[in-house]
Amino acid sequence: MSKHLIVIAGPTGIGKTLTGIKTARHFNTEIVSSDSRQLFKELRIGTAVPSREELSAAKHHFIHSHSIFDNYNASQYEKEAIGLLKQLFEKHDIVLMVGGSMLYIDAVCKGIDQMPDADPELRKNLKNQLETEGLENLRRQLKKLDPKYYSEVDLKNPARIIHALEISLMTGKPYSSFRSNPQKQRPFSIHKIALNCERQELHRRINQRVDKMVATGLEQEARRYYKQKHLNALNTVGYREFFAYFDGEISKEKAIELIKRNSRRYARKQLTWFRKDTETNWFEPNQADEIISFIENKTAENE
RNA sequence: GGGGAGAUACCGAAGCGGUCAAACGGGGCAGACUGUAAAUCUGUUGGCUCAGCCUUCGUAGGUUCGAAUCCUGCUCUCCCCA
Repeated sequence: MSKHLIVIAGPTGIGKTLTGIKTARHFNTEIVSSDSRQLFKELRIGTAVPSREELSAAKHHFIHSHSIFDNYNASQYEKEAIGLLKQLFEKHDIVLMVGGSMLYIDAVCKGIDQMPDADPELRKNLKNQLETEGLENLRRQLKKLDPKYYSEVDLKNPARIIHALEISLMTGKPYSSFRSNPQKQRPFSIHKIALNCERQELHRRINQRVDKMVATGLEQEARRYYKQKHLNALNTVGYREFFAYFDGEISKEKAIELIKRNSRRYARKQLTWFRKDTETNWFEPNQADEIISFIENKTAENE
């Protein structure tokens, strides 16, 4: 019997959780979340984690499984998720992966290259250099250390340049030498589904959900972690805007408005990513039945 | 009823005779992406048969070689006085 990973992706607020649960129940299987923020146990309202009822309706993994104080990243997720999937496939022929974190999904479906974690001190140092000496200075260093990558990167993107420098400096080898564009073979077949609907409707859902988050105490949740605002886990839509409000930079109304806007933009970015993946099969959020029969067909084909 | 200010592209807002399809901001749209990824960055935003052409700056006329810019009527909005 062959094994199948069903990926259910889509933009934020589209209804992945509900569709995932319905599907999981139908196939009597479990859900591996691919959401880079719902895995932090401290975060609840702003990340729209599944409710207690939803969690008990289907077994979920990678929900509230880690802490914002851990330094988590896509590579760790790859390792842990692949390990978990191995276990789950001992019990199930079909397993669901539900979530919208594009890079995390790709880490599992395609794999990412092995390289060291960035040293926090070094990163701080490089960020500092960016502030004081500017991007041009970092570019010059990269040109020297890794001319190949220098010729490929977006030279206006500090995050990319800093990361390449980190790896190059830490290992003494050019960053590009680690990049092999892997297509790792997995011991299961992968079927990708993405949810989408009319843009106007998506925006309506997103705005509405943000209002609900605010009504159920997002401000207090953000306040609780205000001191930890420098943590990467909290560089997250819904929290960063409230931090700016706490810092007195913007009004509360402005913060809420920005949360909505940034969520809309995030959704658009997700759609761009999923659209680029030609393996994506598109459905509407209310097409759970169609999705189920799609999965039945797909998994039967490979018997 | 009297006086004043104003109507600019999706929204806000510059422009005040040619170099204006119209600065700038917001919003939107599109794209890039392998360890920060809910991150970081880029492009685009009147229409088209697109290095050119066509229709736009409340509306109808007028002045001018030439108008978003000047003049007149009309409509609407805001403010002040009654």
